[in-house]
Amino acid sequence: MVSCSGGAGSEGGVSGPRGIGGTIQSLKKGPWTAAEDAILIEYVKKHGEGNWNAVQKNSGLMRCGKSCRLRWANHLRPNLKKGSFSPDEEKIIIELHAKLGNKWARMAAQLPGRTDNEIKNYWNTRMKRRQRAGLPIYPQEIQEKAAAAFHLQQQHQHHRRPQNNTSPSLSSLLASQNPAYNPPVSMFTTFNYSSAANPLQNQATSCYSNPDNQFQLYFDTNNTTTGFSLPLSSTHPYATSSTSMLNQNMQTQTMPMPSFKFNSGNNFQRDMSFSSMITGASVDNQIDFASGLAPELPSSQIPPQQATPASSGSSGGVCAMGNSSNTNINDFQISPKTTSGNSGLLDALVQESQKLSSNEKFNGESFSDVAHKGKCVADASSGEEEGNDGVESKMINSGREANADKQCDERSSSQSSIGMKTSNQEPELSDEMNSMDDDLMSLLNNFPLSMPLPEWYPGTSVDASNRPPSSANADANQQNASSTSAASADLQWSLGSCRWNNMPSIC
DNA sequence: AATCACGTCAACCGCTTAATC
DNA sequence: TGATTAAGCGGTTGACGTGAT
Repeated sequence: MVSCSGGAGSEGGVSGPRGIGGTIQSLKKGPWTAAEDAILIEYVKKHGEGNWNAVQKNSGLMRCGKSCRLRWANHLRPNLKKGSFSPDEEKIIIELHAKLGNKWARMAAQLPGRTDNEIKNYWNTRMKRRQRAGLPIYPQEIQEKAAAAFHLQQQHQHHRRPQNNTSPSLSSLLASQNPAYNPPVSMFTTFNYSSAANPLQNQATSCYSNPDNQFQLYFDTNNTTTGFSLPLSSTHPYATSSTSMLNQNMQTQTMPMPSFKFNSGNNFQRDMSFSSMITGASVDNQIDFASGLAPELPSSQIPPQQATPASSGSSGGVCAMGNSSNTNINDFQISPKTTSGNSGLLDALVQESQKLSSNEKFNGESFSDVAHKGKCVADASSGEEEGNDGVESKMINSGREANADKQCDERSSSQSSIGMKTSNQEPELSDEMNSMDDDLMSLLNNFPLSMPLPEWYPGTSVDASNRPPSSANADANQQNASSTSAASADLQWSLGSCRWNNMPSIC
């Protein structure tokens, strides 16, 4: 494969044929000149697009095919729009990003005349601006739209399919609000989980999630957007190591990550941040189950004490798996070999969980064991847990009541578990989710149950000041962004706990 | 006027995916 | 079916312009 990368050529400079013999020819790099543009345009006129590697041979242009293609695609091809984005375009970009994440090319396909590079640059600068201004990543408008549309559609579905526990895709919601927006496919999957945001209300909360896990939206049954923006994907801009903005955004704009709780019936409370699993956040080849957020920090932003997963867990982070015992969070330093991307993370998780499950400090009971032992274990759990702590009990009760209308077997169905599918999902999405189901089931089959609870977690003895900064910020932002502002900080922090059979889909 | 910080943009780079043999 | 090649994609970098100090 011909490659432009590496090797000679320097600093935007021109490096022509080298050596007298001319045996080594390096390609020019850096900005294109008008003359080069003209050559390329002429070439494309003659030969058409494609076969870019032939450009150099046939035209004498000292540019690699890759470079030619980029130049053509981004600057020379006809019908390119130049100039700043119109308000409509900006709106579409935001909506598309909410749906697709950093799929710039796919976004560009929805914006005629715009290139992926343009959109990417726009988004990144926009993110910087919003970060600096302390604004949410996605405007309130987008959230409200989705919430409103969700309400309508939910009502509609309730009449038509009262048993259907699924929610409309955000893309369809957005489309319903914006006729100009015509997404290629519905990319959202949905799930519901019992809300612990406000145990007093016992309201079911729905959550949107797109298959890339780039963000999620939470709604309670009053159609209040109770939470928003949950970057979960390693490919998401806010989850990239180089994009430092992610941290502030996550900390200031996001809800606490949803966690799911496992009740084994023997005094174990398993609560772990699903997002912390998904974000994976391989930094220094470590997965931090405990922090969720900290691993995404660029190294320069990671406080020394948070630089390692173990320590970050105790000092901050969204949520951590754990029980209510005094087990030290440091017991859960997990350092699998990872790859970027969810699947790699899952592999690593499975791998590591296998190790951990064989460790004698765990009781050896796996998630799936629990799952199979009692589908209704949460409902069946007795007061022995309630002595544990009030908050967690409330959370459990909240979920219990919120799901009172559902049967146990219904909740334990594949649809209500990880990778829940909707009946109208696109095949490709279903495939992805099937695959993810397998991965996750493998994970669950091997995952140890005995997890330490971070000190800041509600119900533990540590005061709220030890909670991660993100929670405080999220609380503050939550009050701005939703009508659930009355909820206490602790209660908000506990939002998202859900039972295993109602946990968020990852797909 | 010099310097710095910041924003914008174009291009590069490495990786993945698709197509072809 | 596997290897090779081409194309595409997304993250990152660096140059340049502009405004503030």
